[in-house]
Amino acid sequence: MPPLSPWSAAEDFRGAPAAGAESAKIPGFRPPGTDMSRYDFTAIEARWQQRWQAEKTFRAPNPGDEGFDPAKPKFYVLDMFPYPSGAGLHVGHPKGYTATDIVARYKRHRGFQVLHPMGWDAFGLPAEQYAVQTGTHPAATTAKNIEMFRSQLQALGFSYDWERELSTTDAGYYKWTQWIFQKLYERGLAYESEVPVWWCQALSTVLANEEVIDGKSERGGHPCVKRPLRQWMLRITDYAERLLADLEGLDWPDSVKAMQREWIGRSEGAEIDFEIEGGAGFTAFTTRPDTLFGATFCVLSPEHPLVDQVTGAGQRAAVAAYREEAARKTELERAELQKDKTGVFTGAYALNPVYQDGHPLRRMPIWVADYVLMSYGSGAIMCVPGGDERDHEFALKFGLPTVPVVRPEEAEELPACWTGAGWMVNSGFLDGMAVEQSKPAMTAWLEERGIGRAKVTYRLRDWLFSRQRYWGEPFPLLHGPDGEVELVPTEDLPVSLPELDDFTPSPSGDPPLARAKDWVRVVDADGKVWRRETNSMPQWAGSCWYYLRFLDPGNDTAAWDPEIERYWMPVDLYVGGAEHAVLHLLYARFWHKVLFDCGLVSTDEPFRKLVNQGMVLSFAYRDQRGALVPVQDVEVDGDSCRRKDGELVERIVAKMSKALRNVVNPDDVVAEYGADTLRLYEAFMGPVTASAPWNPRDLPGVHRFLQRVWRLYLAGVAEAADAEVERALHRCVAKVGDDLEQLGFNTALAAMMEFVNLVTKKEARLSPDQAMRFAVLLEPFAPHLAEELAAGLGRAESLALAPWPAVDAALLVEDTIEVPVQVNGKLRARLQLAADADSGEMERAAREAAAAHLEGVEVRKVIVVPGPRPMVNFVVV
RNA sequence: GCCGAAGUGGCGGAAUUGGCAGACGCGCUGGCUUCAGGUGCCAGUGGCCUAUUACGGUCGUGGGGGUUCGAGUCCCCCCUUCGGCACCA
Repeated sequence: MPPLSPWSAAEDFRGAPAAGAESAKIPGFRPPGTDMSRYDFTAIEARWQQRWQAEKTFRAPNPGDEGFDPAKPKFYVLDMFPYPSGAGLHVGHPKGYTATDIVARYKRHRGFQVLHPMGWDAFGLPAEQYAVQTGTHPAATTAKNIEMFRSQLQALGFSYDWERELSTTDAGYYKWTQWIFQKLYERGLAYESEVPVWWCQALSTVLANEEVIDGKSERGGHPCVKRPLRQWMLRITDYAERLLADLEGLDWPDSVKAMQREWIGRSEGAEIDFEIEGGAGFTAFTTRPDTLFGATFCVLSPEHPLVDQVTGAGQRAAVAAYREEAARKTELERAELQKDKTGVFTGAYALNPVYQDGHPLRRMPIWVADYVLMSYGSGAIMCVPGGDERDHEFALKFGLPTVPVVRPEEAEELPACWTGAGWMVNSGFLDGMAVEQSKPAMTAWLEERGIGRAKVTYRLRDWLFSRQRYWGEPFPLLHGPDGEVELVPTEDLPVSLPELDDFTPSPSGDPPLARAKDWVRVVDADGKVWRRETNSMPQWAGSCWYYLRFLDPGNDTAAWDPEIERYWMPVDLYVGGAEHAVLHLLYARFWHKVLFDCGLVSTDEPFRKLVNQGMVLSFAYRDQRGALVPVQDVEVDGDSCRRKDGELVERIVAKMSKALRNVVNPDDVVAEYGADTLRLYEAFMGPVTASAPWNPRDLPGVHRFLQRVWRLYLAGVAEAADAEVERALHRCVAKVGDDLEQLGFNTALAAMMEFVNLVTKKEARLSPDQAMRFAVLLEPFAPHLAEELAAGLGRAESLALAPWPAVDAALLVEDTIEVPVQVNGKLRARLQLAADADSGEMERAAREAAAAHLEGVEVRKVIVVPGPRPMVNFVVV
């Protein structure tokens, strides 16, 4: 019998080898002119990508579609869809995409119907700014960028169902974004409001609080100022409690949950109505109603509407000056100056309801100070210097009295300011109570008198939902001649973006859409003239519900079909960057809950499990003067890095950015090593959740692994399965499966490497059946190569839906176990014992093995641990 | 300051419920193959001490304490890095 060709046993699988087998050695798929002794990843990858596309291998059928199997469980695995920037992909993007793709492919092997879509979050500033500069229509820029992103992603062999591709900028998509806005509007969750908002001159738009960091725009870092403007707001605060409570049941990283909790910022307390001497009054929120006996003054925020009214004649000038100064300060300056408390007395007094007229603490001076924010609570507070650090600081600076009201446990003396637990003192009917009891006691006391009540306050603000941009979803709203506002009728959706050639704000200062005069003016059947809303929605709008549109992207009579929604939702695994921990994820949860309340979705949360992929960092180089050196000008020799001219440069690890000139383009990696190698490296770098630097030096390592696999198959198949190899394969299958369930891609790969190393070292060959099973294991990671190997083995159809190999538990159990023997916890010997050795045998054998260390000492105790991780420890004196 | 995550070889990183620290990969060292090699293969590779035909000892998971027969893993204190929040009453 001639030596077995690698795929000569193909008949065992699929009958005759595929056609075109002019070489007995490599039947089936050999492209002309290619030397198949070499792992020709370029040819292999192109071929399979074509075939997947042609055969729609990854099409996910919906309920009712051909090929849909109601018996199969579903798995919805989603990437945070990207903004298609002009810069194209860098190797950071595929880190998350590789993770989800591995999971998607693995779940298919496990018999799941997998929904794994990709689309584009394509509205947004850069395309519009580019349009302003060059006159290129944002739609053209966007189309071009999407083209590039798609082809780059396709080159990586991701198993997306491309038939479900969507872009938030398509009218067929944003029609439904507008439709959802209608739902919000109808439920009273959208309203217009004159609010102080962040205005960014450079971007000529308002920004949401969350989009402004330290007084600068999140995108671009341009300075922003607060300005009162009429804007559309969404009443997300109505959902604060549920957004907070429902975090509980989500399988999300603790850090993200914590950030959302903090952002929502629930605090329990009471609001108290204070009378002002001589008339008016105000309400203050406090978390410490129990300390009311210690309230010695009050503070109003400089923006508080009552300030003018209460300020006495003598204080008018000082208060006016202070308010003006506060208004001029940006939030940033206020924060910077926070160490130093400032304020000014109004001349007015509030009355403390727990004291009678005539009591020295009855009259509380009212101050104005910028440490009280108008945007939180009621913009007015009662101040208890004995129970609050900030009030204490303020009282000290301005000589206001302090009354301690809480005695810390086991304290000899009353501290001037104590914020912790303890017993009430100087507090009338509360004296002797613990802080925790006295809170409800005081609240009840206030409620009885009708001057206060329990109250929960949130830090969360309503969502500023309008932008003064062209490249966003138009609001489906009309303004009537008398100021009335109407929704555009649903049947008239979408309200499409008008064509413009100038994307700057209109001369009147209105948003760019106001330039489209014909578009803005709408005459109804009765001849009434309406004006369209010229604000547009923020970029978050489209990303709030794209995961729902993926379910049924072609539907033009509904946003999605309810039956399809019930089948696929919720998203089982959602992978994306931690930068969306609050904004996108909170907004999307909010919309989803509204849709749930409308009866339009079947789950009250959209994303069951969330994973933040770590960042891919990159090396950057600085020369002696600290100037950045382009990466391609640096030669790395061992540990020293030199510029081409020989100067030593310093290596730093940083985010990839144009500025640092350290962006790695996946196209280059694919050209040099292939997509499978790129995928493998992304998966092998470490846990998905961890950030790690892109180290080009490590690429050949994973590439070598694929080469070894290729050569292993090329070497031919064995007639019969080797027993040891079979055991190792079962261990490998079990390990890879377990690891993938936990997203342990790097360790799964390590297990496969170990398997291949073992087979190579034994100079063994795989049986056809083993070879096929290993190809399935490899497929989620290196799908092109795995398909090629399977085809070579004679498989006619794609490997994508091949069942995951079964594990025989009996083969996972070793015949012998190695037992470490310790004396006083120190390793002294190792034993080989039969796997079924009992404790007695283990101890006996261990005594013998460690005899030298047990001589002349007294054995106090013997610890014998049987089982899969056995050990024996002698405790001696 | 508060909240969250993390700190393990030269590097990326492994290590079910506490049970052989350093899997796997890179790099490095030595050897082989090759006309050549940014190739392939084999062997070695935590530090120190000792041995030198195999062995052995000792230290070692940011630092210091503790619990335990046994700690990278659990508890307390501290340090560092990253991310978030920051006068939120």
